Amino acid sequence: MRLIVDREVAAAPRLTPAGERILTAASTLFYEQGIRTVGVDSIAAAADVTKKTLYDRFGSKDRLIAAYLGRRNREWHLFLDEQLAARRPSTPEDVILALFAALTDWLAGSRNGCGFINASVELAAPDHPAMPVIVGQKRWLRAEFEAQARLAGLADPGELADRLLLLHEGALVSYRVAAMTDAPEVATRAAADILKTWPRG
Amino acid sequence: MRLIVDREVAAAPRLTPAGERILTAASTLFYEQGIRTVGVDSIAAAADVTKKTLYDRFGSKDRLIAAYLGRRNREWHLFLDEQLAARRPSTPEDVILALFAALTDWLAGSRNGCGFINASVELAAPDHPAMPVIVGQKRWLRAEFEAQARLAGLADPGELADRLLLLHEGALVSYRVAAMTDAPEVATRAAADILKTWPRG
DNA sequence: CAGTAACCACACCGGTCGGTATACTGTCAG
DNA sequence: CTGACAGTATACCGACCGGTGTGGTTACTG
Repeated sequence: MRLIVDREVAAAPRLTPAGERILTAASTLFYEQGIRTVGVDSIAAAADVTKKTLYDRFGSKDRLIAAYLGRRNREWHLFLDEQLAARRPSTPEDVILALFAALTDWLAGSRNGCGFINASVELAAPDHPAMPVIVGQKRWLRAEFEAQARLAGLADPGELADRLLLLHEGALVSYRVAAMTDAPEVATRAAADILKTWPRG
Repeated sequence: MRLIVDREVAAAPRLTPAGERILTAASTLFYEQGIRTVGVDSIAAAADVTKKTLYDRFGSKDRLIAAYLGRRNREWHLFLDEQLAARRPSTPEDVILALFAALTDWLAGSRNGCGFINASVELAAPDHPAMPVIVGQKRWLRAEFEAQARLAGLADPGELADRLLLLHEGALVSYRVAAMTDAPEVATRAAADILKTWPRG
C-alpha cells in the first residue's frame, strides 16, 4: 500500500552554494521565529552572505518565503514516504493511520506546529505568491484521505476525508496554541475509532 | 442545561470615549488585517484620535493587543450565552453540540477564522502579555467539554474532551487555511457521531 | 583569452515602525 | 478658583524595514 494522489510538487530548483545556505538559514529562522519577525538582514547574516547575494538569488523576500514553503513541502512529502516505507501499511485504512502517526515525529523537537498554517496566518494576503503552496498542501492531504477511503470501499469518502482533515489540522494547531503535547496521539486514536465504525459503501 | 466551568474572564475595564473608539477600531483592524500588519498610526487615524491619546490610554501596542483579545474573549462568551439561551439544550451532550453549532454563526461574515489562533501565531513570543488570554480561551473550552462529558456520565471525559477540542480547532483552522467553508457543519456532525457511540462510564 | 556567473564589501535609499515631547484647550469636581 | 483629567495638534526620535547601486575578486568555461 502506498500513497495515491499525485504530489504535484515542483522539482527542487538548482541552487548555488550561497543560495543553498540562504534557503537553509531562512527555513530555520522563518519556522523558528516567524516570517514577519525575521528580516532579510538577519537571514543574510546567518547564511554568511551579503544582502546583495540574497537578492541576486531570490529577488525579493516574498519569493524567498515561497521558496521556503516549497522546500518544506518537498521535505514533508519525503518524510511521509519514509514513514510509509517504515510502517508498511497493508490496508488503505492503515495508510491513513500512518499519515496520522507521522505527525508525532514530524512535530517532535519544536513547539511551533505547522509551518504552513503559521505562514498562512502571517502572510494573510490571499494573493501572496506562497499561498498556492499552502492551500495545495492541505488539499493534497484531503484528496489522499478521500482516495484511500474510496480504495477501502468506505461510504461517503468525501465526508470522511473532511472529518479526518479536521482532526489532522486540529492536532497541528492544538499542539501549538493549546500546548497539547500529545495532540498527535489523540488524533491518531480518534482517526482509528472513526475508521473502525465507519460504514462500508 | 447551561455552561459549567467558570469563565475567569476579567471584567471589562472602564474606558473613556476616545479609549472606546480606539479599542473598537483596533479590534476590527487587528482581526481583519492581522496584528503585525496594522500600525498604531492607522489605528489612531481610524479611531479619529491622536497617537498621544492612544498611548495615554493603553501604554503600548502590546497592551492594546492584550486589550483587544480580552474584549474578543468576553464577546465570545457573551455570544455563547446567547446561543445556549436560544437553543435550550436539554442534555449535556446537547450543550456540547450547541458549542459546535455556534461555530457556524461565529465564523460567518469573514474568512479570517479564529482571532486567538491567529494572534498566537502572529505574536509567537510565549511571554507576550496577551498569551494567557489565548491559552486560557482554549483551556476553558476543553474544561467545559470535559465537565459536560462527566455530567453526562460518559467514560474517560478527558480523552473525549481532547478529541472534541481537536475537531473544534480543526474546524477553525480548516475554515481559514484550507478554505473549507462548511468546516463548522462537518465538525458538528463529527462531534455528534462521537458522542453517539462513546461508551458510558 | 574573453566572457560570465557567483560571489564579496560597503554604502545608501525612502519609508514605516513603535514611541515620545511640547504646548494648548475644554470640562468638571473639590 | 484650581487642579486633575481627557483630549487636541504637530513635530520629532532612533531603529529597522525591504531593497538598490557601485565596484571589485575569484573561478570556471567556450
